[in-house]
Amino acid sequence: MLQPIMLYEFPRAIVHFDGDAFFASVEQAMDPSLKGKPVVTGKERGIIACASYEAKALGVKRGIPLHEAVKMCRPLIVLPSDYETYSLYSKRMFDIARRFTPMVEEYSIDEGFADISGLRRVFHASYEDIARQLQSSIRAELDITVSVGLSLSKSLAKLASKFRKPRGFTAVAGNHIHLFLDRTPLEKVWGFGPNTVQLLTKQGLKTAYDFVMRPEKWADRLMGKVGRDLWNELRGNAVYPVVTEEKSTYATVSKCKTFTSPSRNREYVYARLLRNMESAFIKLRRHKLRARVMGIALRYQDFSEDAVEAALNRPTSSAQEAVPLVKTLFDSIFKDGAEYRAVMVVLGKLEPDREEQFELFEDRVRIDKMIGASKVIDEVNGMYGKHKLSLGSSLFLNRNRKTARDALPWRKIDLLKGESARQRLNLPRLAIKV
DNA sequence: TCTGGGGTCCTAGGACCC
DNA sequence: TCTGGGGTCCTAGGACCC
Repeated sequence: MLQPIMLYEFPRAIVHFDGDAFFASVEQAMDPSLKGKPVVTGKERGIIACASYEAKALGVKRGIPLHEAVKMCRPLIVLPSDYETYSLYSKRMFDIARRFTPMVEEYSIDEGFADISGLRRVFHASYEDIARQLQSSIRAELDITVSVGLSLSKSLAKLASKFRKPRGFTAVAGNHIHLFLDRTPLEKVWGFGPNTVQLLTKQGLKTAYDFVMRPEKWADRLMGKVGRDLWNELRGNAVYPVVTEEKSTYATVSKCKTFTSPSRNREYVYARLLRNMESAFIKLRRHKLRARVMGIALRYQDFSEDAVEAALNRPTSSAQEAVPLVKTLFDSIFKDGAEYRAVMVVLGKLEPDREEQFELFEDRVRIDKMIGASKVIDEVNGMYGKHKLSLGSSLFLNRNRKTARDALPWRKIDLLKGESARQRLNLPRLAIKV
């Protein structure tokens, strides 16, 4: 016998909208000839980033290798991911939501929350009708579909939007929460990962309803703050706020890359690490940030990893400046004979990269050169492709390539103050040796 | 989901300071 | 010197999310 949890329908009204196969849908919206066909994105990585519902129906899922997907589904249309365009659609989707209320949270590129509490009078409509209008506006204007959930808290709204997909609409009013949670297995709950589900299962729980019927104190003892918050959220007592501020800056920037085949080769692993570091710094500069600390991790075949972290001499956005540190970190954890499958670089303690503040006794000339070098690297790579211009030591990676063009020797260049990238463009393959 | 890549938040415990 | 109580900051690591 289920016990009601709440009597009121909507003391608060939170909407969660979630793009249906977002990347693939955007591709289909831009090229209507793709509609109704199995489309996937992720060509550039060889792994499915997103599959259209037509492709999903044939068993194609996120994360599986392309060649496998092609086997499952013969006329599969494979496209490279076009994040610029997806971001544009994303922005327009949130703009539409903001026409209903300014209380909109951009949770990720393809999903968001809107707090429409108290807007029934304004729209002369029920909360359901308002949420449905939001859903149909997105469809009408962008030609993509979203699934929508409406309930009393973010956690409930998110569960609701997942309840029926694609193009689903699910409203869970307060007086129906108990019925809904009873049909919700633990692992569906936003915030219950594999570990928590295991823990709760051991306690004899099966559904979200079982969870909320335990006392709050019990959830708190077992899981601390997360448990307490989720307990309240699931009972329709909103504790997670809808966050309207745009997420302006990152806390960390990282770059991780699995090798095509595992390696024991010290030089190779180091070269991959260096290349990852460059990628991380490129991203850092794109966001006009600089880092105070850098960490690296080397992942072994069994997925365990060794990691170290250290402060940079001064906050920087220059990969060249970080080379000595990355070398030290690498030497401190690399084990001869061990087989590695991936390397990772994490830049942390990020801050805005405004006017550089120089401390006394710093080598101004050298620092200027490094900043200049970074600018040139970004410019050249912007025109010729990532890593065309890179640190000397990571060129080890190109030595194994077969083509004659790639076998060209790299050249050491010194950059002069004020020198532009274009003046250098006629050089074959550049490297900056530090 | 035997494992791709990029993130965030929370907590426990140590260092250090009155 | 081992004795009180209390606070802050930082770090490592776990867990989870898209």
